[in-house]
Amino acid sequence: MSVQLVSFYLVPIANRIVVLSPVASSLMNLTFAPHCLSEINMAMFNKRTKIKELLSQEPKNQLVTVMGWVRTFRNNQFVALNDGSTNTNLQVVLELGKFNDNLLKRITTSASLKITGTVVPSLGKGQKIDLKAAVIEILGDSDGEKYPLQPKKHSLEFLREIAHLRFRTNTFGSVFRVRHSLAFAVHKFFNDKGFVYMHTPIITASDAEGAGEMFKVTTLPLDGTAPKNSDGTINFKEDFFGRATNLTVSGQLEGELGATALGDIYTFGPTFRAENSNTARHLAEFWMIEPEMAFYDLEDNMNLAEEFIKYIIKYAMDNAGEDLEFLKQRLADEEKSLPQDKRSEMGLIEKLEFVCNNNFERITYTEAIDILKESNHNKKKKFQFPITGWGMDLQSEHERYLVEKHFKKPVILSDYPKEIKAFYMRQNEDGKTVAAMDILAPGIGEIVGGSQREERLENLVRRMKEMNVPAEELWWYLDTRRFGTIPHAGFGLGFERMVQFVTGMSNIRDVISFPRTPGSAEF
RNA sequence: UCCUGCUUAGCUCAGUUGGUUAGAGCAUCUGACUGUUAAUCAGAGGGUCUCAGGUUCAAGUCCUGAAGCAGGAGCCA
Repeated sequence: MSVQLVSFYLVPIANRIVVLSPVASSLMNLTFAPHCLSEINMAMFNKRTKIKELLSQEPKNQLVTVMGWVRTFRNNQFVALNDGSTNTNLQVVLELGKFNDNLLKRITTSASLKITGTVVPSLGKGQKIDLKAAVIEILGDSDGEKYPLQPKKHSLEFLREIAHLRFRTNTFGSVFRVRHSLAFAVHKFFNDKGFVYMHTPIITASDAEGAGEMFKVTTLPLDGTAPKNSDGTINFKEDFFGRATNLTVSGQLEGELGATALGDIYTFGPTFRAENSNTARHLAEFWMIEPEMAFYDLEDNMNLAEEFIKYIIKYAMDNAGEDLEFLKQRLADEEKSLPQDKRSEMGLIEKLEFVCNNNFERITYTEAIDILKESNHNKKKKFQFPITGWGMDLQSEHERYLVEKHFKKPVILSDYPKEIKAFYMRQNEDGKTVAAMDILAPGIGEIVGGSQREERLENLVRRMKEMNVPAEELWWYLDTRRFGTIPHAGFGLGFERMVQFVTGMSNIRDVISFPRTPGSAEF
């Protein structure tokens, strides 16, 4: 750090000392502890040290400036300051009598402060270092009577109602730093493998992707005056895009266009579903990662997905370990109030290590049905939906049984009956199944859905007809099969579900900054 | 969307069989104390009992409806 000494003038005004400095364009309105003034130099004064970095330093009376928000102010003497770089607060010590009462009264929960002082060994037991304050500037006051967060445990439901402030809690600080680590790891993983990050459209004209209800995008008036066709339906030819458009539910079809030229691509962007889903694992707006690989078959696809999941978990453990440690403790505390049989068998970090160090179980749909049929659970008729036999769609309880009771680890299910899967999945030689694969994670359910794609034009067109998918509208998609078609595969991973799995948060609304769900889009 | 449950102070929650003026802890405010760790001690303020109807001499408590939230299910990632 370069140290630049600058001369300045001290002017006493009322009960304050105002600094006039040649490098500051305006008056700096500060309250000083007068004995320290000689140590202050202006270059450092404007340079902030992040608390995370400061906590790793040895206390050597070094002069630093920190900025952050007050978590608690104890004893008129100890400020626990947090700047979001870590959950660990910096203890700032205000020596008695050095600061006036007016200033002390304004140090309230969540007030923002700029503090310059010296780093000293702490006399207390809770921390290694203290910052002995020399200069305190209140950047922003916080009215204690109105500020809703208290230095105590709040319910996640309450914090969801004040989603704009919940970042200031330890739990959400950790969740969003872990989320960042995972997002960064996604890009690093694919970049290191030579994948191209592709931005697929958010507005799409295709409603044939078969992935659920869509949000309409239009500039036409909603008051009934929109242009109509002769049959009374809306004439979308006069709409902004000259056709009906929606928010995307998947970037896969466009992704395939990229993969069949660039080789390997991935998308990572927002996705929208207008379904009326009110569950702890559904959002109307969520982020999805969709890699698409040329010259991949189903097994290559599974290998990549498994490697990918392990990689990003490992990355988060290596780069957000402190936050995961905090979340592990939070989860353990949370589960203390649950009955024994509802608690997790492993702690959060133990679970993540287990996932990274063990192969995912790989079985076919047919094998899964056999396991379920033969299970004691089924024989004792404990499933709400009984196992009727091959061809049935698996219910949540069946998937959970396989993952949480039978195998006790992530499971890759493959080769599903074609009737229960999408039109673009490659038809197997048996004529009954398609080359699909789902990865099921304990506690979360389906985290990945993917397949080898049907590259044979005739098969694809036949399947589209059978499933009433309008082939004409998707002429551009079919062109990939007309001009140099290749075997290829890909998958979609719901990013928030991944964040849930890694952070141990049970509700998906608590791992996205501002959740959009039916009836809820505030903030 | 379906099933179940919940809604009392800023937050977390008590509130008996329907019966006087609805309570506690924390937070806030005031004061005291001062090496504290969600500081402590004393005091004060704070309520349309989610909303709209109904039953009753009397409703936080019983009934009907609505809204919001939670858990489970479906759709899915």
